[in-house]
Amino acid sequence: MKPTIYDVAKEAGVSIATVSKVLNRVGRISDETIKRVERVMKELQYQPSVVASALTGKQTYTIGMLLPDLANPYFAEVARHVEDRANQLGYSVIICSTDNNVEKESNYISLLNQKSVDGLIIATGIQHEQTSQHIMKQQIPVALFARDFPSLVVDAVLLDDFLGGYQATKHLIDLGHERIAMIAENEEYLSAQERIRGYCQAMEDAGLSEYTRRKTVYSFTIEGAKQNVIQLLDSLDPPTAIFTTNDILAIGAIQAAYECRISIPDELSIVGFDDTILSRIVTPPLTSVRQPIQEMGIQVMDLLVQEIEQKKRGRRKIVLLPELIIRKSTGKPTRRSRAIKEG
Amino acid sequence: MKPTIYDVAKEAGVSIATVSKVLNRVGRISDETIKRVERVMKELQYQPSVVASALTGKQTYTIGMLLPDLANPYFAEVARHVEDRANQLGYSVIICSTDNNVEKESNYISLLNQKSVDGLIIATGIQHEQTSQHIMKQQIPVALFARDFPSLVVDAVLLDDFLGGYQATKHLIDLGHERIAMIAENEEYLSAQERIRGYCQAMEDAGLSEYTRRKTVYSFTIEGAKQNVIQLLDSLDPPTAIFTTNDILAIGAIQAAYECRISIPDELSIVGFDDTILSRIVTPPLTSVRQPIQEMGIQVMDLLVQEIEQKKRGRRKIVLLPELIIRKSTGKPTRRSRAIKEG
DNA sequence: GTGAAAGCGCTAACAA
DNA sequence: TTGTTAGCGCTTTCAC
Repeated sequence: MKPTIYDVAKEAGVSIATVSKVLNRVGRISDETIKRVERVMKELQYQPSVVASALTGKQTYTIGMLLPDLANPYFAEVARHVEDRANQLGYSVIICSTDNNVEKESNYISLLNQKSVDGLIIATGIQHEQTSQHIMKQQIPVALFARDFPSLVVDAVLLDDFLGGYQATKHLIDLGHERIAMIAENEEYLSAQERIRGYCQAMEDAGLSEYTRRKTVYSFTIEGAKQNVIQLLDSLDPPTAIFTTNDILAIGAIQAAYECRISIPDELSIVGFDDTILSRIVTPPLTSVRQPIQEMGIQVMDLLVQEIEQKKRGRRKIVLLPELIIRKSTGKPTRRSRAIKEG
Repeated sequence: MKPTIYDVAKEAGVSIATVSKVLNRVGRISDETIKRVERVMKELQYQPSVVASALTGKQTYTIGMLLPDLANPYFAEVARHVEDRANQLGYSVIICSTDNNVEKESNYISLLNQKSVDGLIIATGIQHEQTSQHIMKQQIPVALFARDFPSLVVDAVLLDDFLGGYQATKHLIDLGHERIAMIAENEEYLSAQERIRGYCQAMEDAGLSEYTRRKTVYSFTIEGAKQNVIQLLDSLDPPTAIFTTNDILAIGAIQAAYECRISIPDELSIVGFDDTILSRIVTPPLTSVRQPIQEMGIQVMDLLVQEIEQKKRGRRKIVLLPELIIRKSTGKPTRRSRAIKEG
């Protein structure tokens, strides 16, 4: 059996109270006793049970993290950074992939509650009223990652998605593009909406909004985006550039271009969003709007831990700024690509 | 405060023992009482504390999973499938990225032990003697994922890596390639060694091993692989095909070809390994040796749970078979690519 | 400085 | 069929 606090106490010739005190560095214990107890703990390879300590009102030092799908490279990266920060702060994280499914969300929240996690990080997508109700009921600290549930009084770390959309589009406009189409993911996401808004604003500021009205498409998968882009490229006034609200859709656009034998960036420029590992892997490397994922992971974990340890409920919002990473998928529109219009 | 078993007992007019019994469906309780207790539990929204129940000798229904890096798409996918299966079986999983660092491994193992996890899944890379010692000390069920630590008496789910390497290389040989180079990751990994062995065997079986001796290169990163491939392509008898021991390295090879303006698969065929999401995303889509990751995740979790619940230590090995997924990155060698030799 | 003892929420004999 | 009670390993008053 694993040694308990009793074993240590007996071996060191003190009471368990004393052992507990040296363990937690509280109360006043003589240096001598501390030394002795610590030596015994080492000898016995004693590891205090966090289960037992949690039962007496202390924390479990475990948090839950809800996200749509861990297999998605973006969320994997998010999880990695959150985990790193958690580990630095002495916490472990239980990761839960919800597939944006209300029922799974609910089940996971109950489960995590039964396990007495100290807090929750929520990066799951759609705002389910039911889920947020469920969360409020459990009196557990929560921090939101890159989402805002207006109905919840909780801390959140956000990205300025509007700015990201604007930057991406502005970059294309500055290069000289005028026919800039957009492929967007699910409109329900607040962050997607903001990215779209950024795109629209940039187009409007440049007096180009007429084009956007006809060339905005929604897709959810690589394949969907690919098909949509093939159609776009096949239309009468095909775009010379495309802005997509995430890297996955951008990949679809790249594949479409490849299939149509349209070269990137010579005939078509593409800008993605999120700057996931995918953007560095595709050919050509993708220009993408970078989220400071690591920084966001640190911030969200810090917010949560502050809530947990200082027990102060918050509605703090931390908004971080995106950064456009320019790679090889964007360039000036060439005569050839412009020519398509007249052709 | 959250309701406890006492609240339920009081409200239902029974003892806590009775509540506990209906909770765990043990003993003989009248239907009537069961109904009443269950109604009260619902009314109070009672959730039994797994912390308390774990303290009385029951399980925590939480397992730990050690892997090198969650941000790596391959491991993210592995983690997702393991998590899914765990959830089905009533377990949660704490994911720990070790970066293949001995110290981190040790720390995580201690931590998980303090948290009384029911078991460990280890997918971390290098076989640290220290780590395995550490594991054996804690008397905790362990299952290995795609690794084998010969020094540990534990269950493992493995891939037939040798076969995978053989299949990939055979595919290239069957297409007519003779100058097939290999880019391998760290030789220390047993699985990498096996993949290499498969490649060598296939080359030997085809009487081609002379070439392999000169064209085997080791890289760890995309960039490293890229540089290595650029050199290979620049040599006197450049390969017409390349086998890489993982998809990441294959991506490096693709980028090298792109940079050297060598077209794939016309002038150069490439086969990757793992069939991660990356293989479907690059252009052209990558021919790759598929690991049945989902099946492996299910199996490893099942092995672990059997160990946990039936408390039987095992040394069972389950070996699953790889499958070559042929995409667009491989084709027959053309006259042009052959010509390079004479050129 | 140190220890005795109560209690955290639950389980599992053992009684009744 | 139901209840009493002694732990599980630890923390935390409160005495000494």
